Amino acid sequence: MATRERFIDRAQRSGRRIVSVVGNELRDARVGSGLSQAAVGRAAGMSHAQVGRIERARISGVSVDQLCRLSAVLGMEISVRFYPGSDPLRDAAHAALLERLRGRLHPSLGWRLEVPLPIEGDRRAWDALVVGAGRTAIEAETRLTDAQAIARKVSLKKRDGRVDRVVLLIAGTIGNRRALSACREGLRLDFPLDTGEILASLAAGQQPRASGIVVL
DNA sequence: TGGGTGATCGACGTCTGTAT
DNA sequence: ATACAGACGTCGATCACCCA
Repeated sequence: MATRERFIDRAQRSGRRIVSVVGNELRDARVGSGLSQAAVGRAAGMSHAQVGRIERARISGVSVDQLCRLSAVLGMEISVRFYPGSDPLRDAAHAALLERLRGRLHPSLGWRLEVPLPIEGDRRAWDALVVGAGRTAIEAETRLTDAQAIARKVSLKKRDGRVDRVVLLIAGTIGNRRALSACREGLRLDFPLDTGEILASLAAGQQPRASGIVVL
């Protein structure tokens, strides 16, 4: 029987992949610089054997400190950032928010949850997809802390996600409404439509004519 | 073809952190 | 205090590649 992949398994697999990629990049940089493992190891304060292990990803827990030292020796800088994944642990409020929107859809429109972006290796996914005459991606937020940042993230996903339009679905809490009103006009270019027009289109079985923001 | 160089691998010892 | 595991360094053997 097929079992669902655990978060920890996926994270470990991701870790191995990253270590492998970093090792390859270090090797390319070192070879490109004409340096031996021993020379790089001496400069970085580790043995040539350790340099080789890191390059070949033979170390399960290579430290950021070691990577920084190696990259510095090779005249590079290493940068680590966190990005939203495709399958986070969702809370009940998030699911309920999506369900509220789904309840406003005309029966003729299709509804799919957790739709991955159509890019090999890209872990991002749309929270939901409304399928009818075209594809409308739904990105739900229960708590609006930085609307501009969320809008930027969604715009990037729209660029890569091959959808016709995106609806940013925001829970209608007092705090969210206040946060949104402070920056709504700044988001107007990328998300021109508001709640009323979008809900009216979806209830009529039509896709919205453009991207927009729904507060529900 | 032989020597030099670099990379890889395995064995072994040391050090450090953790569990009991 | 002791045992254990993991990370790391050292050493030697081996292999591949380059060059005179």
